Amino acid sequence: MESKDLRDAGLKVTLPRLKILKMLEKAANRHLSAEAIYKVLLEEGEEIGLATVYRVLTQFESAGLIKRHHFEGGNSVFELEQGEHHDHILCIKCGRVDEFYDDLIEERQNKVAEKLGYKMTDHSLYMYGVCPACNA
Amino acid sequence: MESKDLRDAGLKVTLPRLKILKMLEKAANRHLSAEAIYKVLLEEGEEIGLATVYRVLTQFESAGLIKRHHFEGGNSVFELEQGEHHDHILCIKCGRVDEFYDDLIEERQNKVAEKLGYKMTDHSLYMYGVCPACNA
DNA sequence: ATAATAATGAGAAGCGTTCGCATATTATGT
DNA sequence: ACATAATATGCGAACGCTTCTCATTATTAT
Repeated sequence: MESKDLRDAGLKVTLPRLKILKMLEKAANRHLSAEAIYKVLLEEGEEIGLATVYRVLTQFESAGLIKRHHFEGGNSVFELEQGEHHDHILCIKCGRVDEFYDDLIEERQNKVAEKLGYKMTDHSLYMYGVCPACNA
Repeated sequence: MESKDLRDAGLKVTLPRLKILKMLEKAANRHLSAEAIYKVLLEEGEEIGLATVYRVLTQFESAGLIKRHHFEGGNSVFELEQGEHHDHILCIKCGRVDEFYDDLIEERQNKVAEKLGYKMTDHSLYMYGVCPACNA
């Protein structure tokens, strides 16, 4: 039940927020831009402003409900936060996005940060290439 | 001699290009934004337009002379391409940028791409944290 | 229900970046 | 060196994404 998620996050339960949260939960594509969310809501006949979509997404991010990514050369995309951290690999031809997690990479990142004396707060690894389908 | 670098890259030798290339070679900070380059050139009394700086940087990038990075939340920065690939770790307090290279991380990235069937063309790893100086 | 509080939609504004065009600079052939 | 063709420049306007402003509307606490 989405209302509870919003209340737990300390956010008022409003129609735009419910709509956006639901869309992020049900989307076939896990990585949506603000623009994309806005367009779909319009098509579904909702009365919503683009500014609201951006505001709500930023609030969701602060509340830890979603994660924002800046993929190369594009705008920001958002995905539901569902527990475990993962990295991304993107197809430069068709835009497909795959997710992966590699223990060893994570471990080495921590080691590197430690060696350089940094207290790490965040990290992002994006890989770009041509996906299997686009190679054929 | 910078003129040769430009000619080798198939670019006409012009004053703006020479000035920008020299700045990238001599800058204390290896990572410069277009705006930063523009401002310094203005201060040095050069007659140059911001559009030219952007154009030239894009050309340099295409020619493989420099590399463009999109650090989180900021604008693009450029650094001279000097052979070996490396990754970056940034201080979120003071903006300091450190570079590192980790064989194992590179190797695992290739393995992951291979396993997912991608022909990798590029990858970027950025880490964010608080540097030693800002911890004190 | 009502009042107090916060969220919304619409459009304007912001920022970094790119474009269009008339002018100036560079490279080329003589 | 010189004229010519080709290309690059500076300027300001325009762009795309994102954030802000503010009057209106919805939500929550009383």
